[in-house]
Amino acid sequence: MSRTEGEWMAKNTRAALLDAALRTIGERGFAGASARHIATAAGQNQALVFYHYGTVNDLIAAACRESTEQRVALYRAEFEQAGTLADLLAVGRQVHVTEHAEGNVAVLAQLLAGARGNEVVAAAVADALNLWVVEVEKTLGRVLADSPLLALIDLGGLARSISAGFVGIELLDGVDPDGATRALASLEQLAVLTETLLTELDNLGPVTSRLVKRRLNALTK
Amino acid sequence: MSRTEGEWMAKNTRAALLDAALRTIGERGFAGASARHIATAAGQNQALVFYHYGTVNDLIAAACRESTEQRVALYRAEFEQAGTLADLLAVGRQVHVTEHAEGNVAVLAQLLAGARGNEVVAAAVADALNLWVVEVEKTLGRVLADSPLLALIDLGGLARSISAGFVGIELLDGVDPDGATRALASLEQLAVLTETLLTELDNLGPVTSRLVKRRLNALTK
DNA sequence: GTCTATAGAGGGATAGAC
DNA sequence: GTCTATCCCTCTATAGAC
Repeated sequence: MSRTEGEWMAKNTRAALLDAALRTIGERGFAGASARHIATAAGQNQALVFYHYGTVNDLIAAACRESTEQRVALYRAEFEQAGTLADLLAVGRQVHVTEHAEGNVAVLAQLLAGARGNEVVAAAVADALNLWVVEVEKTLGRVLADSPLLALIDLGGLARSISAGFVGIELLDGVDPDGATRALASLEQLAVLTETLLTELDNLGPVTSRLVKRRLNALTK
Repeated sequence: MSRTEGEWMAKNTRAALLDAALRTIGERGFAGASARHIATAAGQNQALVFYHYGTVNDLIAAACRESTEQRVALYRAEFEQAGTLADLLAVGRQVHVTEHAEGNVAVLAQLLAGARGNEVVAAAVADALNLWVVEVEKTLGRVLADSPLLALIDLGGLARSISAGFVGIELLDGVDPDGATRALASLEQLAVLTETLLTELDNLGPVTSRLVKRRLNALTK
């Protein structure tokens, strides 16, 4: 076996383990993601987990980072093309539908819960979540550049609320699927409603609009 | 030892185990809540977990139900006294501050994550979550009885979003405390903003106000 | 009801052959 | 790099003494 061939196989093994780690977490939960189960899902020998990644936690952390980078990169162009709040809402919808269907939101929820008292995983999942937050925050800042909202709400906080909200609803989905569907639908309604109110504010005529905006600004004091 | 005395001790043991189960989940996460750790935290013998509750899962499920019933009962009067959206917001704030400080939100998050592939726990945590949702939904319905929002948003869905949102932010808190604080603050801002917009809508004068409401209603078609 | 002891399964991690 | 075999630990659950 040539040196190149050996390297290629090792790369394949490592990739298979990364992939299987997340798949296993999705199927069996964080607690069920043992080295044995992951290796079996990857079609690999259990000892290779430790040879390539040292510990199970390190494998899971690496899988979390690698996967999130890829998934976020997949949507980065769409985030950047969003010019209005409605556009961002549409991208958000698409991201959630796809990532939910792929099981990635459920995996993220399991990682967040499993991170309790697990520093290696906690650091990885914090970074991963931040990749999503940065995209949402950047886009929010752009589409709301002319909005009075900008002065009233911490967009970084809002971006984190949105991400955390999806995670929470995913966990609800695990114990009450109908409830989760209703929760998601109500947020859709709320988002559209807010967007409409903001638009209407600009259509009310300058006097009324300025009056409302002044009262909103009074909130921050 | 009299019969009464024996019963009293057994009740104490059972209560100690229930309490320790949730404390252990809070301190060590769902995966760390083994019969041994729980029993030690309760100052009891490990075998008593199985004598009194059969399995660890059944103990955890019982603890989840019992604790949630008590906690929700603690706030029921305050929910019922809330007459405006601002009142509800104030109660919600108080509930979150207290329950977060007691660690109960973190425990709920761990239970939700641990419920994956665990039917006994899943059923218990679904019921527990529902106790909170029912209170919020009832109160929302009452304080929004005269609001145009009632026709535009599924209040049951909204109540579930709020509960799920707190859970998500609690998980974020585990890996990024500053981010969680910002997320929570931004939701506060958003809630106050929405409440203000709804109030302003009524203060705009009847013509403008009716115009906006008509446009909002058009959303539902 | 409570205790000790232990069976039996599964998990992390390593040694050493190939 | 990969495999088998194995050590040692923790876990659930039960048996049986008290």
